[in-house]
Amino acid sequence: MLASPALKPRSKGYSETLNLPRTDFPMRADLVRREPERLAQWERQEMYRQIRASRANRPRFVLHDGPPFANGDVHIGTALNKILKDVIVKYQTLAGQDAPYVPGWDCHGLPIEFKVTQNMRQKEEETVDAAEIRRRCEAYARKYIDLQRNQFRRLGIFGDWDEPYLTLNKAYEAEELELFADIVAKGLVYRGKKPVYWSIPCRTALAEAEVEYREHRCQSIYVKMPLVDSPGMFVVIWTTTPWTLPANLAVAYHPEKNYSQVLAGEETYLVLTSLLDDLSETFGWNNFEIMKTLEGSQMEGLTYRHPFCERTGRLYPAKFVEDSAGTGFVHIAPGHGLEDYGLGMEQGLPIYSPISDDGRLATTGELPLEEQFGSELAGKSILEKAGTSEANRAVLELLRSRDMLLHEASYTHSYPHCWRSKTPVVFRAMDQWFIGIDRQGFRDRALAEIDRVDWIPDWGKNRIEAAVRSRPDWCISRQRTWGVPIPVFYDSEGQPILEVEVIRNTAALVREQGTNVWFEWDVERLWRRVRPAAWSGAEPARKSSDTLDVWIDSGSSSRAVTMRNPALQAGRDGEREDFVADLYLEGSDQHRGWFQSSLLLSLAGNGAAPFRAVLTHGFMVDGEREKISKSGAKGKPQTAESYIKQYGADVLRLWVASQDFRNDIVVSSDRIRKVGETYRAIRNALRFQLSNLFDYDPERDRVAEGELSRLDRWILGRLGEVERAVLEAYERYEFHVVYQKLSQFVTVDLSATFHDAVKDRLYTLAAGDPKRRSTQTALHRLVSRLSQLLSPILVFTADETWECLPGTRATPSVHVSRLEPGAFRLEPDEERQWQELFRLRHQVLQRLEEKRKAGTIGKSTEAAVVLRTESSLTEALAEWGEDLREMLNVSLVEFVAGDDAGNEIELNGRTVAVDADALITVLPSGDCGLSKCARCWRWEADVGEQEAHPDLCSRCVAVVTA
RNA sequence: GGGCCUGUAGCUCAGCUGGUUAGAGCACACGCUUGAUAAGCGUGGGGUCACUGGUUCGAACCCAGUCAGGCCCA
Repeated sequence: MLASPALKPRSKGYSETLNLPRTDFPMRADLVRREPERLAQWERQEMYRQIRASRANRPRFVLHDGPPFANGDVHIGTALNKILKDVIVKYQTLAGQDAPYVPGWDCHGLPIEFKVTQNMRQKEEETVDAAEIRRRCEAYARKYIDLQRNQFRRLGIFGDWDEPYLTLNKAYEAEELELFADIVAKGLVYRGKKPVYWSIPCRTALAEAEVEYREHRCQSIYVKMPLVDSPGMFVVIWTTTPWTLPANLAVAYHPEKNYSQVLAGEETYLVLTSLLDDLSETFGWNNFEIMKTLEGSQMEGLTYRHPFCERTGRLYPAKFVEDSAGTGFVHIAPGHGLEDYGLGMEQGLPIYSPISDDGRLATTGELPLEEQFGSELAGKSILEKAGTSEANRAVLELLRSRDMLLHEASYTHSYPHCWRSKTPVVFRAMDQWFIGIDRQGFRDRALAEIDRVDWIPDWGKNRIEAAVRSRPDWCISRQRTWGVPIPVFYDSEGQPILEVEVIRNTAALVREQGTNVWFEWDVERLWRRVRPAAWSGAEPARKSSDTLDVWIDSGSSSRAVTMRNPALQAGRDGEREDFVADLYLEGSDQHRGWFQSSLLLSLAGNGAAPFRAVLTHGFMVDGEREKISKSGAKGKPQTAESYIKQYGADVLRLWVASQDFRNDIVVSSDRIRKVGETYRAIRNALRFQLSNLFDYDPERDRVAEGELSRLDRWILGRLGEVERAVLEAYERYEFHVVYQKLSQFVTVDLSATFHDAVKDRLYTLAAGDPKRRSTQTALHRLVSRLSQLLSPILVFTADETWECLPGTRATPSVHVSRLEPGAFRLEPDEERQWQELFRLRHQVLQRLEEKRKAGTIGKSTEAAVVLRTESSLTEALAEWGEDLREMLNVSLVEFVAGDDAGNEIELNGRTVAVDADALITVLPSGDCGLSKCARCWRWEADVGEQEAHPDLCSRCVAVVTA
């Protein structure tokens, strides 16, 4: 049956007569090694400049970059953010827009200052002056900017890397101060005393964003407050911060809840009725008697003696008093808590905060000295070590000695901690600068602006709205060194000099010299320079040492960057407000961060939001869908670089694109590796297409659209559908849809179907055969279009593909190319026939597989297929001839009428049995009078008809002898 | 504790305003091929749509609650 090896025709000779694929486009991408080479090439070509030039006078699309903090390696989450931005910028460019990208860095702030001062402490350097600390901070920031810039570039992100915006640039700082002056001029800035989060080790007030909640074990105490007019009777308060008791000025009760007067032992106590059971157990009251029940309102006007200071306080009603914990009476220290502060302001109490900057108890001028605490407490530190502090111990000691401590226990709860020093923060009233959110209807105007912006996803609007609605006044001063100074002076009375003209003059000075001048020059010199010409107010005695909140820095970027950088200015449309960007794109945490600070500052300065649309992405979680910590406590830190070194930037970018980034994003090496499989599938398909275009010159060989073969029309029709879906997905920022559509098109339509069907004609027909050229025309269109559609994501591979395209191209890089609209569409009739074909094809493939399992055939060309026509559609397919044979990839397709009763038919002079019941009969090719052609490997009836070529079919003979 | 959001095959995603046995691709298994070959093709198995109730003739889709997770607050 089988020919012996000696007789087997030598196919080697014929393969040289075939148009076998060839290409320089390697199968193995070797991205890790080769991407940097392409990067260097782009560098030489000044690709970003070229792209911008190619889009001169086109409508602009401005994506304004949110500045990452200039500290550490690029985290995988930051890489995701930048990649998403780059995909958008590249897509907009592809669509023909001028889409500039100016990256930025946030340079000031506590983390850098903390590192720098920590280093100095470790080296036991003597106290260095502020200007020197700032110089070191700048050096530190610049070091990481360089580091991160290289890492971002390595990701294939195009942008103005030579001139990024830095919040430490002189011009930036000057604009920021100008904006500050505007806000001051509008009367939004005021000075006030307010409890702020205070970090003792860092000696600074902290922003809301700078505290993190952690479980904290503290001392929970119940304290007796003796009532003045009722000897032996006490209200009982509960606190977890004993050190705030010296600052106690009042006690709050709930006006609408009931209280019980309880006799236990010798003494009488007042507590909330609903908590009595719990409390009696806690206090170990075995025998107690409820004397009577009081309504909350009956507490009004009661006064108590401070448990250890020589003063009295009053009881006040407050709705915030809880009935689920505590005693129903709340210890109020207006200088040490937000609710306490609110009540204190309402009742006209002093905002008393007897704490020094270094966290020690210290008397103040707020109360007469004799009413304050004594020497037992003075100077005691409140900084906790191992769950307690000097001050807490001293307060407890004092309470015990006066028999005012009812009960003591330890208690664990979630408590704010300093994000850097990880120590519990304290609430402390201080003089600070604020932006009054409710001044001049500012909050309402902000809410109105929020309504005008397009928030994507739409629930983002709920978030920022809630954040703006509920936010307190913005504390904008920091007692830090590494930041933009607040240009304020103080006179000899300590009264602040906050003057718009002074601020503007300072801004002008900063534009020349940078902000370090504020720290380097003494008061006299500074004042000489910035003093308003017609100054008649008090002369300054000292300059402010406060800096602006870093959220003012980054939040000023629409003013300092979008509005000032000519590259980001309005395009031809001229309707764009010069400070409004088309898009901001950051993680969803920025609803309370940068989006909000940018919105508020732009509104204050320019009267409108700085963005038209705001897109947010979720956060990275690990394989168990739990958050991954930036410090890498749970394994090694997740740096972008570690993934690039393993997979290359294109695979990482493809992975980013594959994720629905609006939700949490699960990152694991394994998942990225899996996306690498998809990458290979795409790459191989591109390679197949390129390799079959080795002898194709589009100018010479292109086949007109109307002359394309049926298969080619079909695949271009599919390409058109996919292209429309892909472009729509890009427009909607749904890159995972782009990924799905393109990867499935590549695997299903191209690799498994089209490429497979078209091999025979590509390889075996004469090079210039119109049918072959038709398919090459389709392949050329496919590969160039795919290269473009992929280019926002696979930046390196798409460009490499573009380079390998035959023929001269208008543009040297896919990234400069423009996607011309105009996708091919099939006629409805044609479309229906194709649907029918695929239905039929699937059934045929199932039958073939059965035969294969039975060992009757191997590859499908070893089979012939007999089909019964069952409908007009199948009949239409009968007209397809060679096209149908190629799509089924069998050696022969024969149709018999559906009602043909016979179950035997003639094929090439052989009688073969046809399954009477089935629509499809599969037969081995050899049984149907066919033999295998040594050149094209198809089974044909006419093999050997030409004597000169006994092992060839006549089709091949014609090609070989041509 | 509050606000916002998420939970569909091992993985990544579809599933339109509730309507026949929940769909793709990848991965997996088993074959085929060796002229895309550190490739390619075929067939196949795999989901009580987080869980529990409810509304409805009918729910992955609507409602309530629970659980798990995320972001932001307290």
